[in-house]
Amino acid sequence: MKKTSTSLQILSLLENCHCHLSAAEIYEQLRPQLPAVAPSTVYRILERLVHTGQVSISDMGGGTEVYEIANQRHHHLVCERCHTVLTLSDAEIQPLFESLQQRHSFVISTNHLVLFGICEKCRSGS
Amino acid sequence: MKKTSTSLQILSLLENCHCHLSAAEIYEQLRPQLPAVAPSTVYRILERLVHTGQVSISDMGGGTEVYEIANQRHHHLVCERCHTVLTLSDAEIQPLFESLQQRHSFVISTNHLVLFGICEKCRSGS
DNA sequence: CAGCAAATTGCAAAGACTTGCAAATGCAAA
DNA sequence: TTTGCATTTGCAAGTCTTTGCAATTTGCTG
Repeated sequence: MKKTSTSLQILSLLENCHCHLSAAEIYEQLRPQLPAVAPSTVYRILERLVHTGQVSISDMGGGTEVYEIANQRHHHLVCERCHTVLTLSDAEIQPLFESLQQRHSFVISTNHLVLFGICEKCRSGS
Repeated sequence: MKKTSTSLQILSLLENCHCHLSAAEIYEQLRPQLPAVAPSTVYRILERLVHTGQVSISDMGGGTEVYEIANQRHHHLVCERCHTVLTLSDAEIQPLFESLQQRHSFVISTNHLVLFGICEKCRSGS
């Protein structure tokens, strides 16, 4: 993969953000520095970064996909009612993945699992 | 939820199919019987069926979401290379969900997990 | 079975990506 | 440094899906 200024900026944007950003948000944050960049370019760079494993893409229930730097494997529980996001360490999921991999001779590449449900606050509150 | 002829037909279509169908495929299969139905109606009915738990929606890696009747809880392993789909019984996943629910006081509603990776054949073949 | 409120639908427009293609750019060999 | 080619980009057009809104249909109630 070539190092173009646009892809480097997107990567550093994600590295510094430590949060989930949508393609549209990334595009907006990029415009001040790179006014001429096209939305399709942003989508394509993100696609490439996902493909090379530098960035993870996931549907967090917000209606559009969000991107995040892929440095530390982790997973999430997302409340469907209040949209609170709990973060799970990889250690909580890894044992399951191991056993599935062995049982089915399958190498799992999913590295950012998102599970939906209802958090404690919403459950007791309603 | 009201029982309209269109929603009943979509439900019976999914019941008889026992497979994953995209919204576009459902729309196409519906047209011979209901020529006047609008695509937006199909999307909205599917959304409702998902919301009421009668149908599950998932991204199986095919580029568009697919729908399936939600009668028996199960999960999938999808090969990213050859797109083979392995089916997992709920029993293989349920213990993890239980422990996550207890540990985080969170009720998981995700009922159709899809994990991506590489199947045995593709791994040995390449 | 008539009257109604709420749910559902069609249509058209908007939104979120995706794709084809020619021009521009990055990288490496000369 | 220059050249050559594969990769990347912008643009415009194309998909797939969602949404606003007015018209229609459905399931009560009386």
